[in-house]
Amino acid sequence: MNDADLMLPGEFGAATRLSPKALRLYAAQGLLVPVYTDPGSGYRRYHRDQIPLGRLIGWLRMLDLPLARIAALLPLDSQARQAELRAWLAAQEIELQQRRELVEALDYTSRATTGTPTLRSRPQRKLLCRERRVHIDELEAFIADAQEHIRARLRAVGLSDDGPTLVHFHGFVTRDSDGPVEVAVPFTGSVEPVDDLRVRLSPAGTDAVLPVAKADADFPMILHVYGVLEAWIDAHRLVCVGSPVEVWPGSDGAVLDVTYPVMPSEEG
Amino acid sequence: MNDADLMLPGEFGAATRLSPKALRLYAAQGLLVPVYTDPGSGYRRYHRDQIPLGRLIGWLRMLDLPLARIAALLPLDSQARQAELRAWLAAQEIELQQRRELVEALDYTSRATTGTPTLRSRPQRKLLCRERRVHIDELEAFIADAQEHIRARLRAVGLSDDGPTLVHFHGFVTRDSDGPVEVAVPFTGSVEPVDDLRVRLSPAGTDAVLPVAKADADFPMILHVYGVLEAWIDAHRLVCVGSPVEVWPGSDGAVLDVTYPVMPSEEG
DNA sequence: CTTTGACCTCGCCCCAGGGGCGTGGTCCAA
DNA sequence: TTGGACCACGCCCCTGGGGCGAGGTCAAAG
Repeated sequence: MNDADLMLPGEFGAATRLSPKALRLYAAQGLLVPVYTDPGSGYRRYHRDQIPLGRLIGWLRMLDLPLARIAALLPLDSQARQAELRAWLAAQEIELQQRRELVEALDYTSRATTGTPTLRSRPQRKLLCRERRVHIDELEAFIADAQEHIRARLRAVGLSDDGPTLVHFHGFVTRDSDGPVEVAVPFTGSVEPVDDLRVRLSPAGTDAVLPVAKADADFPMILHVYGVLEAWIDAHRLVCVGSPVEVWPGSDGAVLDVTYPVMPSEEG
Repeated sequence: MNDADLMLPGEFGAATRLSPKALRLYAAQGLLVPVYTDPGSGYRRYHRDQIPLGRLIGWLRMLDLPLARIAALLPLDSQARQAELRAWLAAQEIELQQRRELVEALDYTSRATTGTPTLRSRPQRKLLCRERRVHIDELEAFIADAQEHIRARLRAVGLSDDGPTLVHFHGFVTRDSDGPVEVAVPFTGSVEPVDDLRVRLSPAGTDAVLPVAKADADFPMILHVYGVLEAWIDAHRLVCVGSPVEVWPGSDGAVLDVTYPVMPSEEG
């Protein structure tokens, strides 16, 4: 290793267009480690052969890739790296498309017309439930699977279910936040809890209900449905006393009903 | 103002799906200020009527809009807000398109073929220059304008220019970083500096030169041209001794030449 | 009247990717 | 030997909160 092939961060940075500060960060992260560090002074020396790597990192940073992802990309050959980058671009495209849909959904005038909310009384019922934290892309599969599981269990003990499936959103599920989701089927009779299936009592009460048409049932339009229902609740001087529940299938041929347990506000 | 219309952050957060922590941040930023703050306990009270505003903020945050931009959007009516959002989406689209181009440019096999770098000696010359920091979208206009200005000045004092326009990139100009850019025209004779036009001497030396075809002349493909030239310099055991210069028009019918002042490395 | 539990406050540390600044050490040439 | 250029390190800053811990507040319940 010829000494003339070694460079200090300034020179190396001029060759790669990376600032000394950035170089120190990359060294600390293990992305681009200088070939030699003086134990006394701490001076770092980069080898001329590291220039292409530095340039590649700078290039990938221009794409706003996080350093961790860059680190995962570096060991790949250029074919595989290119494929990863294209996949990442495709993901960005999907995200942008979702943002477009969010903006469209935000526009009240362009939304599909949802029905009018109503109040509906809810009897005390026993529910057989499964609960889990899910991310938004697992939500549909989780609901279908849990529902099937629960109904199979009810059949196995000779009971019939007692109404449509309820999906409780204890936390909100959006693109970037998961939340505890509980799939429940009401039944009459007696069942022992088994595995991760729980039995619990749902108290009687009143729900604010809004049937949702198919066109509004998907994220992000569904958020707007929640908005309409919540606005209606507020406008009628009611207060939400629990988390929202989706009822599948909904009333009057709707694919689902969105419901909130409500009570009259103190001031009525 | 009825007391029953006032809520603590927990309740207000449940109605708007904003965390108490986020609410405190929005209050501190002035986005969503509680109607009343107890001077003793610091307890904040939100009014029921603030719920729609809170929901709107949450919605806009789902789009990943920065709080500062949200603050600017809130006073607008929904028409104007929607227009701003669409404009912002369009900007995102452009950014994504640029990323696509960056990825394509990164792919060596798909690039347009550039010529082969050569060495060219550069005589000592006098330059009439204008320098400024420019962002990438002002670059083209700045070059055209400065060039015209400089040549007009040379004509005004009865001198003829002495070669193509030189654009010195003292700092690198990318999408998100401006850099000092110097537009210079070589001339023979004597000119006094005027306004922001400076006269300086460019020393003799050697340049590594790469002619650039029209297809490669735009950002981000031009970055790849720089990459090729820099790699060639490294491979020939040369070192860059200054910042790059673009020569408009280039040699052999190229729209421009990219050049770097170079010297033989010590070890030769 | 006091306890309990839920809710609230504020403050600090953390995430990414550095920029900017200040202090002090290093290296090379004149 | 003394500049001047370069370097390392550490601290504070930006965004948008999450998480945690110490301690204050408030209501209902004992």
